[in-house]
Amino acid sequence: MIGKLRLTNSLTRKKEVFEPIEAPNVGMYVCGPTVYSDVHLGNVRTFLSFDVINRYLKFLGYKVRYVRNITDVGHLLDSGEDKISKKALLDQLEPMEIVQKYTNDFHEVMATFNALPPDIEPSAIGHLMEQIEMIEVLIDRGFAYVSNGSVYFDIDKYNETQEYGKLSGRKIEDLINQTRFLDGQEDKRNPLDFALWKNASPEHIMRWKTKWGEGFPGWHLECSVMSTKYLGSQFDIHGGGMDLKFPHHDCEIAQCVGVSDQMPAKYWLHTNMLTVNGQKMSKSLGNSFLPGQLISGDHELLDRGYSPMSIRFFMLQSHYASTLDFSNEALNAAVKGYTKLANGIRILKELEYPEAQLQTLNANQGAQIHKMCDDCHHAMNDDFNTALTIGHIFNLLKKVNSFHSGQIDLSEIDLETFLRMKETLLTFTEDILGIRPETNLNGENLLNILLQDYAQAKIAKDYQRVDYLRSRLKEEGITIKDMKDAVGWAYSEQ
RNA sequence: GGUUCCGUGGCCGAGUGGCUAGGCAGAGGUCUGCAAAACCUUUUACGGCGGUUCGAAUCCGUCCGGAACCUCCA
Repeated sequence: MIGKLRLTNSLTRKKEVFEPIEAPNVGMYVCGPTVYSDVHLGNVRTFLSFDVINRYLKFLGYKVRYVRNITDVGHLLDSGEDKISKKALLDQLEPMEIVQKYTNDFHEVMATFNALPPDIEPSAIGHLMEQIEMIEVLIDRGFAYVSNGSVYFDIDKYNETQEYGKLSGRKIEDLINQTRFLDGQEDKRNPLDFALWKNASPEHIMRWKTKWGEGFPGWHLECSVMSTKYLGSQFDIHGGGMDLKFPHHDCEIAQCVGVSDQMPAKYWLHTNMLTVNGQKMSKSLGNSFLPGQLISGDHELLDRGYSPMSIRFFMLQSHYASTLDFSNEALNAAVKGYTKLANGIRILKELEYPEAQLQTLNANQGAQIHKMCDDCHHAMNDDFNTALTIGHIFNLLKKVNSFHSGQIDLSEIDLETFLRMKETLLTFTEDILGIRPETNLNGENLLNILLQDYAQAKIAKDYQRVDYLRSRLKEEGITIKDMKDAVGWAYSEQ
């Protein structure tokens, strides 16, 4: 390992050296999507950021357990309706059909962008028993109270010994002054108290029986429950979008501390927002497009479609903690940059170290390459700086292209340097950044070019060529079929 | 109003005290049947003002401009 990994901890607001609680194990929990509609492009950015973080931690040799939840209940709208219930009523489907549909969609989208799946993907409904148990513990420990069939977290009680809002830097007095009036507020002792369990109104379709009444879990609870269950009451990294800092993550912390007296995560990482023309991309502002629309170009804000890897490359060209602004101009630049990268990697894979020594070793050349390889490690170690890493990758690629075109002879560097250059580039680009080749090569189109060639050879009575094409295609499982006025083909028997 | 963050060249975007980030675009060149690619060279920077320092895009103050969170969103 070269150097130490440092990351910006939102909890301390400082860049810290990463030291796992129990090396080589690393536990990472990331707040996943609420599956009530198509996955938002902002979610994609967040999950791609954590995909790279997951990949890099694994590359460093850590035994990572990456947990990312699926929220399938408890996430409410302003109106107090459950997001999933509402969509289910609207579409006249079972809530679980909604959940399944959008979970499938989510997985498909993430796979399109070459994100590795998490190691565990638990759902809230799948952990109702555990949620109820955690509520009981919080009641027993005096941090929660029952009120009209609901259970609320007691902020005043918590603050006697702890500090609610520590992560986001909120102060209780300020919060109280600004709290707006929400439905069900009259059941709370303090307007800041948040629901652990909510009594279901008669029309609410997602409901479960408990000793407090029929209801459903509060949104913040699931993450505390599932992170604790799979990663323990203390784990290494907790991640999510910046907009979850408050209240979601502060509530999560309160619940976990309320149960175990321990801060759940050692390091908190928050990804920044996507913007469009300088404004946050958000559903309510109507300035957002779906991942599918970005790929197809089917949106009024988009001049054209952009391939998934170009988009991934585009996102990784900024740091996860910075906002990233979308524009056609920036995306076009990314398409070109990605193409250059993909071509360089393709050339690199074909590049072989020569057997004949044509040049004497050039120590300077070798030193430069080793430095660039080191730079890649340092850049990723510096708070997963993918933008900087890509910069170094391009510098290495210049060498690769120069070797390829013969402007520098490969024998100017030694075999060890060559192998390191090759391995570093491939590992960082494909394994860590997760950028893979993307091609629209179409087998049938290529076949048709060959068949046209075949037809012309026939007309020219160039039977040597005709036989050659027929036998070569046969080897590829294609049988050429001469027809009266055309040339066709069929799959060969295998 | 409170909390937090940002302002880098034509565009995007790294960079927290001294060392050419990088990509796209522009200019010149090498190579080339044409074209493309690639490589080399090169132009344009750190919002304004003040301060700290031998030295600041980087630290401090201040002003201007923008954003996020405080309310569902990653």
